[in-house]
Amino acid sequence: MSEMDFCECTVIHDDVVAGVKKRMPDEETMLDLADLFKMFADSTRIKIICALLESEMCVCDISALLGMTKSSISHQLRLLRQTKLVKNRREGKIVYYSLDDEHVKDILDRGLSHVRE
Amino acid sequence: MSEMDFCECTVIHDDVVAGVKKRMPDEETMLDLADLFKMFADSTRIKIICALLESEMCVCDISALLGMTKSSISHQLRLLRQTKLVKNRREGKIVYYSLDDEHVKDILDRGLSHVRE
DNA sequence: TGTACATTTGAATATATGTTCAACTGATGA
DNA sequence: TCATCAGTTGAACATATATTCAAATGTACA
Repeated sequence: MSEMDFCECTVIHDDVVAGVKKRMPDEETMLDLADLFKMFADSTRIKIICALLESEMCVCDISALLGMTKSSISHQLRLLRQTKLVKNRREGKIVYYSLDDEHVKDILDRGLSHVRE
Repeated sequence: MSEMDFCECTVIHDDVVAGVKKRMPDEETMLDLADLFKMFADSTRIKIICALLESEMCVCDISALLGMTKSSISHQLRLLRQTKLVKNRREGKIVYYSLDDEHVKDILDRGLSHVRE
């Protein structure tokens, strides 16, 4: 911020400013929110989520289904796990992934409504 | 894709694969969807959207409200406009921005529900 | 016409991100 | 024990992205 520009136009009123500051989530929540939406901001990850909406799957299956390397899928699954959107369980050699959030489908559907207009 | 790995584990059944392929949006829709969510994947843009949820505002006001340069706000508004999330109208020197989509608040709220758990 | 202000724009910069590759871990079973 | 397969990991690479800066528009008004 080299520029300190409180303008003179000041269209908005004090109550509007107060309203925004009251309803605007705090900085940390903002960053968390951005991190969450980042998970939906890549088509590979959306495809993975779409696949898991259908059924629990192993890395191998997702990889074959999307026609991508197991490595890249694994990297993306790690991110999805960190954001608590998917969970996994191991059964012998195989690691099963599944969705870990009720809101995922909702968020995706809202996005689709916008895109399909 | 140097690796062509249809695995032997093949946990999922044919009907699952069929279901995914049936319900999975096509490639172009996927990219549009990712582009939409990219707009929510940055805290500056989320703040702008939050501000506009309260009221129509000019660039100057948003800039002052968020404590960021008019230039950076303008760049972000351009992206939001391209994705049809905001619209603008000019009145003399001043350009007013407002939300241009009913789903914006919904998407944001779903995201908040996830983050606040 | 000239100044002031609101906004936009493009280039430059630093940083973040997705995929690949090669090497690794961990479990199975011959 | 050794080979094999599922999955993970970290470094390297190319690409995308956010902000800054300086310069350019466009409008109002003296």
